[in-house]
Amino acid sequence: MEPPVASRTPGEDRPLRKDAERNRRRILAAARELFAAHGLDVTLDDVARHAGVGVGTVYRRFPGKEDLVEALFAEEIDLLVARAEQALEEADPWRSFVDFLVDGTEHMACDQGLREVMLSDAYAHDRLGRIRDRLVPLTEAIVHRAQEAGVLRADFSPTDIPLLHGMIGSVGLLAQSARPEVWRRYLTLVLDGLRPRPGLTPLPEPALTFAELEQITGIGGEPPR
Amino acid sequence: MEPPVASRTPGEDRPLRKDAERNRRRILAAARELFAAHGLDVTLDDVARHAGVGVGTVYRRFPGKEDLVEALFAEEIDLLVARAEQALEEADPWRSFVDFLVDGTEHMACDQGLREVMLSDAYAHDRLGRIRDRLVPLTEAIVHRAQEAGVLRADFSPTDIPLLHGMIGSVGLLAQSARPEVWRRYLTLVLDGLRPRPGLTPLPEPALTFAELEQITGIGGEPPR
DNA sequence: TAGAAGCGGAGGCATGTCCTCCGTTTGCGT
DNA sequence: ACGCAAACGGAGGACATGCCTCCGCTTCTA
Repeated sequence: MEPPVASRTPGEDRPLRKDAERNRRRILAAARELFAAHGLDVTLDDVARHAGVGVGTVYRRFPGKEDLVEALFAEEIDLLVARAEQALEEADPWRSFVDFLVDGTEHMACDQGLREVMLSDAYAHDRLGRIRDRLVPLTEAIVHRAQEAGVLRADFSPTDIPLLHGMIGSVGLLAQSARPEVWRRYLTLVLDGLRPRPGLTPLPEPALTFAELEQITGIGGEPPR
Repeated sequence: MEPPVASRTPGEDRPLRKDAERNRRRILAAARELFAAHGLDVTLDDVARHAGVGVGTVYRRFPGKEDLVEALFAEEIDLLVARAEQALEEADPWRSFVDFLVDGTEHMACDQGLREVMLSDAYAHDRLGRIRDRLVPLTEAIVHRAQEAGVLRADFSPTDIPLLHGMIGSVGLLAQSARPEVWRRYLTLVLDGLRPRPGLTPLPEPALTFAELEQITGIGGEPPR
């Protein structure tokens, strides 16, 4: 009924053996935890130990750390995009905006690995870049809707969003050990600065252009040392 | 008139030879630049190369990186304290508060090394800790004065200051290559959220206690990996 | 001008990471 | 039940990197 195993195309993904699949999942789970807690510079040896498998097993499944990272964060970013779409469906433009900001910040605050992927230019290419691009139109839509409804200060720019994510998220990371949720305090502070009202200070610096934003998040940092 | 050179106490700091002193300054200058630009993990070999002297010279003058770091940042923090005192002399409480916030943020934004020293527990002890403590009363004074004058929201806490420094400073560091001054944009945003007015959102999380703050900045992080 | 102080940088030691290799174990089709 | 291919584990080799010493040579200074 099936062709003999030997005749399968090598590129074709035959199902893994049961134990192999189990280990693959363990590795991914361990990697997710470690990357989130310690950033991208954890060793594959660390991952193996934490997953309770041998190093060989890890290297057999994921030729390099790059593959592991990509596998993990592709799905992570998919999730972020989904949440953004969800926020856009919310009827109240301000609530939609807040949801989006909270959600992104939360990810950044809890996951050091994600922060590093977003900034590293080593992972800037591949589909990560393209997936990240799916976020841009959504961001613009959410921001513009809030501004047209008059609930968000007019000098705010869509490019401010990722910077705010990073900025407030950094507090989360910092205070993780003592008070994992304080970042919400600062997010609220910022949100109070975003509502339009008479007497707002004009912003002293123009927002980043998209080109500048790209320079920061990936392509175009200075060469190492 | 002077006792013969051989009889000098070893601990006594006799003046360095002219060339030696010149090199010492070069090393400090190079280290300041490199620490600011690349953080604390630059090599003493790097410092030597950048200063145009041999490694031996560096190690002779500063037994370990720790000494170099301490020498540099002790004076850096002195400067910060001086600026804080200066801010406190300003008549307008709000302007005093803003000056202080701007100043600290600026340092954090431009100097990656400073950020790391502030957080590292490796340098938490020694006098750095004590010097840092001189900042606490000043911070409290500035914050309370602004609140009593009714120009700063009442639920703000002195412990928020270092977190804001770090938070907004992180943007500066991030965007350094593209737009070194954007952090001012976000600082302004935050300041607009700090003025008291009807309709402020109550802050969802209590401020950090000083104990929690200490746990973050130094003593009490989790053990390495 | 002599001797002390300082200099430079090759290179040894230690650490840490990456990844391979091969003897052993495990799942699976027959 | 059996046998083989697939998968496993982890010791350890290759390599990179950082820290620091040591000693022959140079430069100050009295």
